[in-house]
Amino acid sequence: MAARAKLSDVARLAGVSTATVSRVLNDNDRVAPELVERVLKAKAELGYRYNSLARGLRTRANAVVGVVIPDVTNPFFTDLVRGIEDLVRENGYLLVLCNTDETAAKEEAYLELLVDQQVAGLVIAPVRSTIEAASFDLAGIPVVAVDRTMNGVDTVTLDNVRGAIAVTSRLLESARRVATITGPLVTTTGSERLVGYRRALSDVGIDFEPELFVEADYSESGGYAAAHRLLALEERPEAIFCGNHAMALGAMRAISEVLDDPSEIALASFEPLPWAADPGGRVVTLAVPSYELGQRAAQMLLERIRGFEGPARSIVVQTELLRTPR
Amino acid sequence: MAARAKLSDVARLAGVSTATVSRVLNDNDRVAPELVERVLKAKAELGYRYNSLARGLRTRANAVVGVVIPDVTNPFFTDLVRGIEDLVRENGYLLVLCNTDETAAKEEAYLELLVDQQVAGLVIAPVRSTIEAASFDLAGIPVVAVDRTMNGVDTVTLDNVRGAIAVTSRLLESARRVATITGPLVTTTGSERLVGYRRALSDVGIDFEPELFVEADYSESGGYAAAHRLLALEERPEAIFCGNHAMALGAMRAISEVLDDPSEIALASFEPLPWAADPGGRVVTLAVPSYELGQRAAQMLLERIRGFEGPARSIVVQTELLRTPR
DNA sequence: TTGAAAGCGCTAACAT
DNA sequence: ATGTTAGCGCTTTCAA
Repeated sequence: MAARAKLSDVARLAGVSTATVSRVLNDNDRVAPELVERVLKAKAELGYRYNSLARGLRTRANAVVGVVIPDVTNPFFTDLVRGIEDLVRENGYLLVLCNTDETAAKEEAYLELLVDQQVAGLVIAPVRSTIEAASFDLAGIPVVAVDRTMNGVDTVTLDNVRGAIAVTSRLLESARRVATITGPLVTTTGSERLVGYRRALSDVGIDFEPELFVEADYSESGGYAAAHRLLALEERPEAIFCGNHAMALGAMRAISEVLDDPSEIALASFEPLPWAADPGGRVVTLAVPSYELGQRAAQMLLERIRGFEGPARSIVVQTELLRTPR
Repeated sequence: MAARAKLSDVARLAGVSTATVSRVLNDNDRVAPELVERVLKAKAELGYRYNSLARGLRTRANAVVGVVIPDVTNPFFTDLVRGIEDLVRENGYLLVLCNTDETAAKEEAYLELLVDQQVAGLVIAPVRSTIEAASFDLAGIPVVAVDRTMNGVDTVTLDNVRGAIAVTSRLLESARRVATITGPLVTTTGSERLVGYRRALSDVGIDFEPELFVEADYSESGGYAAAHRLLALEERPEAIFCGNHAMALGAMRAISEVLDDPSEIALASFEPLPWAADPGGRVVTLAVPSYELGQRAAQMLLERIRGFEGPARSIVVQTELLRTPR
């Protein structure tokens, strides 16, 4: 393991100054073709790789993009991250993935670490929508909020209200007593999907019944517990709309424990379910373009990193009803 | 967004030298308690946070640990990563997650980026077991291989042979024609699980039939295609042992397309399946302690980072049969 | 025990 | 067009 060659080694071997080498490597200014060649050759010969810490120290920006999401095990987020990753990597950035587990404390800790690392930018699906860019002193680091909004920064979100209306309305076609299990209402996805649910009810003249609404935490076990609560009601719901995929799976488990024929209760999920969990396609779900969401967010972030200074923009992406319960 | 305070700002405010501040912050040497207090106060007042790039440049090590895995969407790996993350974060390191998508080219690209970042250490589940630490010049960066082995570095793996024997033997209790869909044989998990499968067969005096073995790529679609191939055989298998969870789900989908009664073919998976995919618990699987695997790997890595120099160690973790087909 | 000063490897003025 | 040089913010000798 020979000591790693540095810029000055390349310069010496090529018989030029370090500045010239730096120029060649960053293809900024024009350098005489002959020198370019010599530098490139020396670089190859020494197997030179630049030290990104040194570069980052100098340029005050590390070629790293941070991604902060609440749950790496949720396919919605893994797809979304893939969307970010693909675009960001093409542009020479490394992606740092941080998992907040839906807890504010972890989120804060990660944000500090990322700022310490001088990351070039940040994509975040914040634990609480009330979080503000200024509040943790992002020190001029561009931020894009994805899936969940945040004040003062670019955002890419789903049209949660419309999506929830679509899903709930579908359930209402064959049921009257429709319950909902939402994510935390401090998240925009949680509260907006609840709004959609309520609007769908009122559209068909049904009153909102508090007992048919349970706030959970987007986890499988949360959905499971919430569903059990709904199933224990005097008058059982005929259908349950779950705010995400994990809670729908939890609800499914609870239902199959309580009912002999689980199909008696119609189920819906804002996010799609894996085929194996619902081979019959009975569960009403939305097609959510998570990969695209990630790409859009990455796109906006790259623009900011490159210096775009305009006011905060926001993109709302539509979903569409995916499966039809028969 | 005030400019970020730096070490010299803290030093000035505290009326000491930068060296003293540095000492206080790294609690290395002994500094007079009074000075310590002054420094800490100044630090708090300015909201000082160190610049890890500058520190890394100086100490030639970034407080970042890289984790390179083939598939972030696989629950086995996400749990494993959680095991690494928890331990590593407790020790002040940031975790960089890289997804190789089971392709050698991406893996190589990420490894270079990580080396450029001067990461303190690396945990990797390599795409090919033939990869060697030296081959990509890890420049003295500690490496631990997890799940899949690699030459010359610490490794933490599952006992793939025994696990595969256990699963296959269970299938053989009620079937004679047992097929297998393995992962890529260039991975140790792929080849070792195949070895276990063959050994279980020979243990009960059944010859290995090449047509009952298909090599796939650990993906859902790979398992799906492989299963279709097996189902198209003149003489269909009575059971299929899949090398991982995704392929088992794919196989399940294929089976349900071809057979009216999917339960005619017994299914097994090396990795456990989500409850929703197999509510009846019919699929034979192993409990794989992925979180623990991650913790062990992180443990070894931290030891190496702290300077442990001994020869490469290897830990083999046992699995156990999880569900019983009834 | 504390401070002064020399770099870590790179980029970006400023000269030439 | 190329080279010289001064830092980026930190840690770590070396002196005091």
